Amino acid sequence: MGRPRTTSDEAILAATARAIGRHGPQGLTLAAVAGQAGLSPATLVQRFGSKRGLLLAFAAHAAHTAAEPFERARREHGSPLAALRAALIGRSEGVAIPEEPAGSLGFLQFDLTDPDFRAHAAEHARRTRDQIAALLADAAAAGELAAGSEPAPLARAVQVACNGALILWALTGDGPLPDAMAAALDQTLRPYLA
Amino acid sequence: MGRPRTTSDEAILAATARAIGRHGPQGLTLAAVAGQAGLSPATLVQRFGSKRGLLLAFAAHAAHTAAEPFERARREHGSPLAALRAALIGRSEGVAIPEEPAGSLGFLQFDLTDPDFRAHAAEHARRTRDQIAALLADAAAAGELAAGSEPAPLARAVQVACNGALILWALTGDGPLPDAMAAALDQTLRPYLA
DNA sequence: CTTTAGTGAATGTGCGTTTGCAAACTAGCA
DNA sequence: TGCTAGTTTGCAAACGCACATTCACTAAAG
Repeated sequence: MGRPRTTSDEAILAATARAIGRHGPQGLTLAAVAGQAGLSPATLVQRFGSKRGLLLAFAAHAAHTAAEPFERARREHGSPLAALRAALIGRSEGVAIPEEPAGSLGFLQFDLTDPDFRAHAAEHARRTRDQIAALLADAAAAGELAAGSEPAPLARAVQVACNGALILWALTGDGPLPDAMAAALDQTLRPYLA
Repeated sequence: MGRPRTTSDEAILAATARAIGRHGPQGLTLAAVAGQAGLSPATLVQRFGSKRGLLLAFAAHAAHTAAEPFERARREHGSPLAALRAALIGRSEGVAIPEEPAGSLGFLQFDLTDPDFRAHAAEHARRTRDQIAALLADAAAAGELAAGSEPAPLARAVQVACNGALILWALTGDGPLPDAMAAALDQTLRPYLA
């Protein structure tokens, strides 16, 4: 019983992602998230206990769903390398980088001194690397990569390249982000292609 | 005439770098910088006009001196590739990553929506890439790189890899930062070594 | 004695949090 | 089909705190 919620937790977390991507570090305020979610700041506090609770919930959700774009890309693409491209660059369904600004970059907005935030960030990175490594192993098995290439260090290199391209784009902002990501990914993989 | 300053602007900017590296985004307060510099917050405002002025001066100084570690490493190393390693990893004088947390990463603490901060960040990135490209060209001329390798995209790849390694280290925090940086740099350059 | 550096205290404000209350819905009851 | 009690949601206003900024003053130099 009781009054039903007008906005689900998921929707609030999506609004949090939007607020993180839109405003900078000091613009990440309860009022901004509340505005995105169509609620009042007080309601957010009631639902998540505190601002820290809200951000922690967002970080946990982001870490927990880090594998999602990879699984979707795996379903929608035959070639493992094409799936990897789609998942990392975010053009899987024609939408350019839907949640990227709130992805790896978003974690930098948090207080990484806090062990809880750090744990979620590390889990997000670990899950992402596992997904990359799995797709690279599939690509090697499918003969898309050179025979001698080891997947583990290559997966780390791919993850490093994508994060680096994201950062550089955020700092300089020249050209579309998908282009920068694609260039970094191609440059990393080219020497190892079959 | 008049009383001489007890602390130079350079020293204050160095204290700012220390504060940026030590505390997170929300810990970057005037009191924190003042504590590092041995001054009071009011003095910082008097000297730089405002908190924004202080951070802007820091960003401009960081962008302006981005080439310094490269020039020093160039002097201290015979091989261009060794100089590149030293400059990027920061082990030039045996000190591990002296100012790295306040380098590329530090710019992410700023409000990149602000055109002034963004301009300084872009200049810092551009100068760093130019230095990398110059050292790579020297390496190619010295026969340390394969003949067919073009320096421009490789320089971008090296910059991307270093920034990515920095980010991933900040997020996960596993192992020493110099090791992660060295691994990323080696992985990027290996296919192009002579 | 003028000029500049530095500071402690006062001020204003932005923002996270608390609180009291109104709205919305269900369940039970007649 | 009404009516009421109970429960949960959402909000506006009040509160408190942290922090940037201002100001009046002292200290140190020429």
